[in-house]
Amino acid sequence: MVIYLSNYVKKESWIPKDGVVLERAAQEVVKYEKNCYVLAGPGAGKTELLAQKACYLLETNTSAYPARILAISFKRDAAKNLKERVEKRSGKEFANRFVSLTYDSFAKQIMDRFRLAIPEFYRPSLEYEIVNFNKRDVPNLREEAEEPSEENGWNYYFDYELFAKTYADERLPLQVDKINSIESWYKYQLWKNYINKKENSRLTFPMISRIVEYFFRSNPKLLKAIRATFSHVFLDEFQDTTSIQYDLVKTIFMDSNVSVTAVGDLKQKIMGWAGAMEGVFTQFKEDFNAKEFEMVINHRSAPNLVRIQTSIINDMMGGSTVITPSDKWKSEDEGICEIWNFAYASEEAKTLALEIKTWIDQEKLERRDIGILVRQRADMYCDMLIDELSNLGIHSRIEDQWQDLLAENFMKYIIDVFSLATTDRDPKAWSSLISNVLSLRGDNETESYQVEKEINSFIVDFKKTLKDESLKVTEKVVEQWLYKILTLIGLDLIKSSYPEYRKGKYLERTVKQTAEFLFYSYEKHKVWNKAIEDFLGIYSIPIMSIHKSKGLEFESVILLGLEDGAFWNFEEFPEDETFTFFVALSRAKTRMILTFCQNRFYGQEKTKISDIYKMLENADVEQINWT
DNA sequence: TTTGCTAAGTTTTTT
DNA sequence: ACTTAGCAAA
Repeated sequence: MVIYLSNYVKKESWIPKDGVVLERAAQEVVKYEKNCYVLAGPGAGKTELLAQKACYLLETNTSAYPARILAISFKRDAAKNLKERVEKRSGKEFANRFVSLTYDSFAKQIMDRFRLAIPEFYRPSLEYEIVNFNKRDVPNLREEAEEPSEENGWNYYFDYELFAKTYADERLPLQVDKINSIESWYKYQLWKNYINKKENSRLTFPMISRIVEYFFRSNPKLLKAIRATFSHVFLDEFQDTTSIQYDLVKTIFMDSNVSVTAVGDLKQKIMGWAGAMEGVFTQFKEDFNAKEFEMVINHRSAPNLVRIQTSIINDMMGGSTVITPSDKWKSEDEGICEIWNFAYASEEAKTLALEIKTWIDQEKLERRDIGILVRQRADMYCDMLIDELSNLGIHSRIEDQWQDLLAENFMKYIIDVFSLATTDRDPKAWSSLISNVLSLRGDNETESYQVEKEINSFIVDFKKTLKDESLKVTEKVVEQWLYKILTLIGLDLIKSSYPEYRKGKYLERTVKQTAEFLFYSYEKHKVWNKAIEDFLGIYSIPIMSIHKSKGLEFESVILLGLEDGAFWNFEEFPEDETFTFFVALSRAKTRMILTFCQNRFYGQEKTKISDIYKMLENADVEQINWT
């Protein structure tokens, strides 16, 4: 026991890991023991704060062994990223007690585990299908469901869109005695049919969250158990929490000994249209008696960009917030932000492509240091630019499909094996592969030598296979290789370790897509080491929607199309759209180019989004006319 | 097959 | 505000 205790650090002597410097508020949050929330703008280091707090709690045993810390994010890559940071900072031993999940996988795992304890009407079959339910599915539901009796005199028609948005808005159980409208009738029919009609239930993620919330509310024993499992809970991107997700968190953790820390940014609430809850921080403050903290340093952007962002923040939110850039910059003037006006899209594409070329050639920017952002339809907005870049020998790609695929949990094994088989020496890939495989297999040190031998001999063989020119490479062949790699690592182990691969055909589908993309890259280069780099996108400039860019940063950012046409929704949702613009603006470290083009698809104006241009003008952002 | 109209989608996550 | 899918008429 003495040995064990010596592993812990005293609270007062703990310092942030890896030389990270935390601002005052962040230091307080790390050590604050009760419920709290942190408001922090772009580049403040919200993820880093959570990672450091996790390290502190684990290393000082404030989260007392064997309690766990639960971190909930929206996206898988955010959850993965946070977990990896804690692993890197505190080591795998401590990080084992740090559980980082998305809302959906958290709820699903609980539902799967306690399925039999769920009240019968809401209990899904052992095998079930996860589906979406949107307005297009309402007619199908009406088809398969019982029709209400005509005597009710209800309107036959109702708002499908509203129905699809609100079917899971209320807590379970359904109020069976209050079925008094066509909507309530079909809501009941939806649950009844989706859970019980077919042999395998069909469930949506909102349904799963509702079931789990109901389950804990009606099971005091299991509620007590989960509250004893987790000492602390972190909630990331809290401004985008939906009411269903909030309800789940509230039922499980409110008025318990579990300490909840929520982080987010009101100015980055861009998911309102998808159900993000209005005023969620205020509600949380009330319900959880949470203390407010605010972070005021921007570690990302250069001083001049921070100045512009701050001016815009104060125009958007009212008030007079002061945000300070990090002290690593040499001068106050560092950082460029300009609006570039064009008459024609072809001109815009040519000019931008040439400019990007000088960034790469003269400033030695890597492809990945550049981000091209659009409000929507990256393919349409960027096709000319992609061509012009390609003419200059610069590859760019729309990241959407790659982003998801590369974040898959099995991908690290595949990439490491391919890297090792296509290079003479890659110690980094080797050590990460071995340590990942060992930890997957339960960290049995004595097995280590055996594992290394096994993997090495596979790679020697695989190297030969990849070099074999008589072999005709097809997509099918690549898929077989992928399965060979996964089998070497342990296919069953992968399936059981990552819950998303446990059921259904998800793993098969994803492996197939990986094969397709890898093959596509191979066809382009005909050499495997190039193909892998192409697959990873190392030599491609990333193009994506602003929404997808959230949480990312680039040295230079181009927002293509700051125009009425791209922000067509502005009049209806001026706040959300302005926040969306702000997210784009705040991705840049040193340079931000905003483009406007008079003739893109059709004539463009900046009148409907004039508020955005006014804010830029207030911040003294210059306009440059290229034509 | 072409045309012409209407309604839906544009921004997203999750297995 | 405009594109696109789907369907019916020509």
